[in-house]
Amino acid sequence: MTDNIHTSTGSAVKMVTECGLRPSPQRIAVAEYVLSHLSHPTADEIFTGLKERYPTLSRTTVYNTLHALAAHGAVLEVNVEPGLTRFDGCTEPHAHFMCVDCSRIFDIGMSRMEFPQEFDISTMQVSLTGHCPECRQAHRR
Amino acid sequence: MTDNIHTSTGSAVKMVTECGLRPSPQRIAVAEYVLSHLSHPTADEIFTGLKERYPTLSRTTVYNTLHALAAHGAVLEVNVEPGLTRFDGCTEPHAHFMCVDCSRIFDIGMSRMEFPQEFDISTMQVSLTGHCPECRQAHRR
DNA sequence: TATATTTTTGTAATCAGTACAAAGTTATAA
DNA sequence: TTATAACTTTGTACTGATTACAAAAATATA
Repeated sequence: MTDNIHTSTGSAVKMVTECGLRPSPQRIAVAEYVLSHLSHPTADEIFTGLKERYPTLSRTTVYNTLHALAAHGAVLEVNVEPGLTRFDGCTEPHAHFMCVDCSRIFDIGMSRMEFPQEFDISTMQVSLTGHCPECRQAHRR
Repeated sequence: MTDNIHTSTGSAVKMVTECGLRPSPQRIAVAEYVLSHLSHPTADEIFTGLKERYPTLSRTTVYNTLHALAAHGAVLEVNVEPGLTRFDGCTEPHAHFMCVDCSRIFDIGMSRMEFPQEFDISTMQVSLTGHCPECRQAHRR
């Protein structure tokens, strides 16, 4: 759960290039931020966090980069809070637990759906995306 | 998955009163809509759907009612699509599958996490809310 | 170097959702 | 009843996240 501040730039560059994007400083910075801050930041938190070191950075670039990374599955969009998209650099299958008091979002492993007992779960939502039977057939998948 | 147009008004009234709300025509209409349209409508879709029959209905009333119902667990907020809250009158534990082609959202049972094979699952997100260990201890829960 | 391509930036626009106060309803008390 | 209080609805204005878009900047190619 602790953010790893010392993620190597290498993996960020790799992530960007593997998504078919040129490894520009801004894109590397965004990828690096997401990889090193596993606290599920919003696009705006990422923007603010990078603004000091990259004063000319624009919000649009952050959004564009995040969407491109998410489209390639390199980063996950987390929709726990209504109306707010958060981003997760950890792409291993896991659940997100949001505390209704402090609003923090915790990662929780979910092997065999046995959730840790310390967490007092009141609501649960499983969201899947993919191709439905009709669309699957339409595309002969 | 087919919407049941003929949901009795009775259960809608019951739902509203059980949430501690006065059963006003507007509130009953919203509850009835959610119960009879299990296609995960947005607040705006509910508003538009009811506007014809209730011409003076305001969006704010729809939002207020939905939030009150959701706060009491009578209705579920579904956050599959980023930036858009949908509502679900079915409160049985189940998963939501969104087709990336047609954008429809399907209900999927999840007993023992065995999802139906017809659906071609590409991403999965489990979201839980509740009280984290710290907040739990702070409130001696 | 000149030119084409890509990327970034900044502003304006959009859109879901919220705040809030006035107007309308319903309930309660005299 | 009538007056008064409590609640509900409405409509408008506002907020805040996200998107659209075109100009400017950077990078690659000829």
